Amino acid sequence: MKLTKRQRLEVAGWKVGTTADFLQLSPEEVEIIEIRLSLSKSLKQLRKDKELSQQELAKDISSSQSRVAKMEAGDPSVSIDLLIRSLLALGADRKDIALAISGDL
Amino acid sequence: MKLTKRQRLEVAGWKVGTTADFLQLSPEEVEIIEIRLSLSKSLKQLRKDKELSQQELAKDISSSQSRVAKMEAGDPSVSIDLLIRSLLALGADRKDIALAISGDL
DNA sequence: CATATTTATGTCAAATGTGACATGATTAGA
DNA sequence: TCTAATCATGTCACATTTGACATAAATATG
Repeated sequence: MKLTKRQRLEVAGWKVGTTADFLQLSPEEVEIIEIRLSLSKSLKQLRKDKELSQQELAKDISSSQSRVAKMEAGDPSVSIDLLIRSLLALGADRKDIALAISGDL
Repeated sequence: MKLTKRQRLEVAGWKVGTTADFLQLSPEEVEIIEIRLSLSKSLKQLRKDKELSQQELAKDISSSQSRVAKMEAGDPSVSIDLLIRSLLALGADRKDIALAISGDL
């Protein structure tokens, strides 16, 4: 079962789609959001693979559980920088990150 | 002519290499720097391909010439977010960005 | 060579991102 | 069910990033 871009964005609480123009998102803004979401997904996946709690990951990257939750939720308040730094801390390399960014897993 | 990682970092003024440990950079920090540099290179390349001055690009992305210069120099004061947003504004897509990040052109 | 255009570098106030905390919601195990 | 662990969400002081400005250095153009 493969979700459309719209569905994926809606799932993440972005309400794009039927209300796409309502939010007035430029194509570039949409791409940024999608990149953030892709990285979020990878982060959550990698953390679970390593069987870490958000709390434990937070400690590893000297952050907090709440920020990890926001990262994984693709919250607009988290930068792509932080997502990338977290992925690297979990052992991902540039190729992994590039793969995540290139999208659609 | 292919530069080594060390040379590429030195060119960008990071003085890693012979003084690698002097700067006490963790592998993750080095990767982040390399990612920033890769994106910088892509940005400069793409801007030149489009025959735009830094001033003109700055206007397109509602920024300033000085910040564009810093972006292209891989200055530590610029976020990966900004680099990615600028690349998108120049017409790059996620694949292009992923390619740049995956490194060694 | 002038001098005009472009690019580099330093600084700073305003904007944005961050960790930490509190606390609510969800899930897991008895 | 209880209840303990994990995850989600809101808030805020503090930190980092940002556009803008000034100005120097480099590069083109005559």
